[in-house]
Amino acid sequence: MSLLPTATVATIARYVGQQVTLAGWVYHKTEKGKLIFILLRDGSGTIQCVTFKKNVSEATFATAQALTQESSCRITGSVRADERAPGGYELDVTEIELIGSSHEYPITPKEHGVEFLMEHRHLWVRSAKQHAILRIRAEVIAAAQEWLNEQGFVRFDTPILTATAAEGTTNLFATDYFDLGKAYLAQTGQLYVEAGMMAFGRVYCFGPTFRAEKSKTRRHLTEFWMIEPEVAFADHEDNMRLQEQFVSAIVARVLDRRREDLKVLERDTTLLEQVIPPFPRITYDQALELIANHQGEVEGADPLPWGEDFGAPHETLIASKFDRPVFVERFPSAVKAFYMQPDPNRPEVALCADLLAPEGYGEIIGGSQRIHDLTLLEQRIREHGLRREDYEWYLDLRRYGTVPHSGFGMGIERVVAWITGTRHIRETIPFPRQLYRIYP
RNA sequence: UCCCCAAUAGCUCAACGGUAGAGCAGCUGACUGUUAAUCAGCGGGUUCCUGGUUCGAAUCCAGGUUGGGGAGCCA
Repeated sequence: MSLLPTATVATIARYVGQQVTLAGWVYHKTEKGKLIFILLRDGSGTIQCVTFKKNVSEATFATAQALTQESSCRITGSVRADERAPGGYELDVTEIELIGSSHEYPITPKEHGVEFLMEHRHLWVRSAKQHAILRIRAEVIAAAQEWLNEQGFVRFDTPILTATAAEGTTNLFATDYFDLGKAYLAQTGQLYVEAGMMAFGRVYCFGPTFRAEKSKTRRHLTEFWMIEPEVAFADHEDNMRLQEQFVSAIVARVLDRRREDLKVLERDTTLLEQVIPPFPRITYDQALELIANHQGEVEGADPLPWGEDFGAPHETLIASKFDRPVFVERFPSAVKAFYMQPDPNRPEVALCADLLAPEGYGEIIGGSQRIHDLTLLEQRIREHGLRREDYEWYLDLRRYGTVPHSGFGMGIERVVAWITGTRHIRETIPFPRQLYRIYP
């Protein structure tokens, strides 16, 4: 016997006047004597189920009375449009079957603190706002992959266990790898995806990446998901054009398909509607000037000497001057990764760009044109103090049919935080991994 | 690693040197249109830990633990 429902809340409008069976969990219940309102949550939405004592058996009414928050049940009744009901439709209940009881569900309709909610993350994901955020996360991921697929990109999965640090600088999680010594959890798929690019022309990798940085801010996780496209024969300008089209397409799809979720989150969508190409671009040098000219506007955004990288307050200040995501391009090579192509007219800066989200959500993309010349790449590996033997395979990519190429990495959680207006990144992934949290 | 803040009932908080309290949640009862219903009643405490000051400490002091916010680093 199947327990599957005959309808879902999301599609309930089709069933007006019909008898259906829904299956889900009790989100909320109000008793008024011989009348009981059950707000049923089935994953696709919530609907009010009205139980009148005279319409149901004694057993069903007793079941309705016994239902508690998050009890699971199957409810049968007829669908009716009613303007008094939240959502516009409600179910006139004829039968209720309790599946799983729920005693003293910890997350009540009242307020809770961050620590408590994080300890109960496995239950918190049932709550309306968390549900909306995670649905939009799923939409962002689907939109990103489908858009790239339509543009002729091939998904090319890169390893999570790696032998060396791809970028050499940040801290890595280490684990024992049999007789081969230490393995490290990947902090990027970048180097491997370049091998794929040489095979397929346009590729991307998508998966979790790991950074053992002791960062304790609302923009950081130790495990986060990144999508990294890489394109052969593409230069720095092509790269930025691709990024602005990519980001705009994702935002447009969320606005198109997840407007109800944005409403649940009370997200002001007017700024999102403006996210259309081209995005403003400023150089690192112009950004320094901007910072100097707006001294004191953002705490901590003090003027910097040429050659210093921005801090979070500087990014917030820069982004606040634009109504769309803004590219900051051509950073000093010294503060960027070893594989970035120098500007031919000005070798001390790299052909790279960071894309800063509006409203203080920080850097959502980092990208660059890559060095395609073997000799220059060898020199950079030396200058960065990296072990050449670890990069022989990567150097091979420059030995056998090298081409100018570019790519970028977009952090899914930061994009979701920005689109949903979620202040802290920990709510944009089902189970966040942070410096002081690995449970649940 | 550094700086700042917090910890009291299941949850959110109050009491700020003198008998530890409220709302919500739970339980009992009333109610045919509730949206975090309302009303009446009941149960619920190692005040994070260790030490100190004091006639007396949830309250003041020291150290620790746990958590939160931020910096650096980064997506």
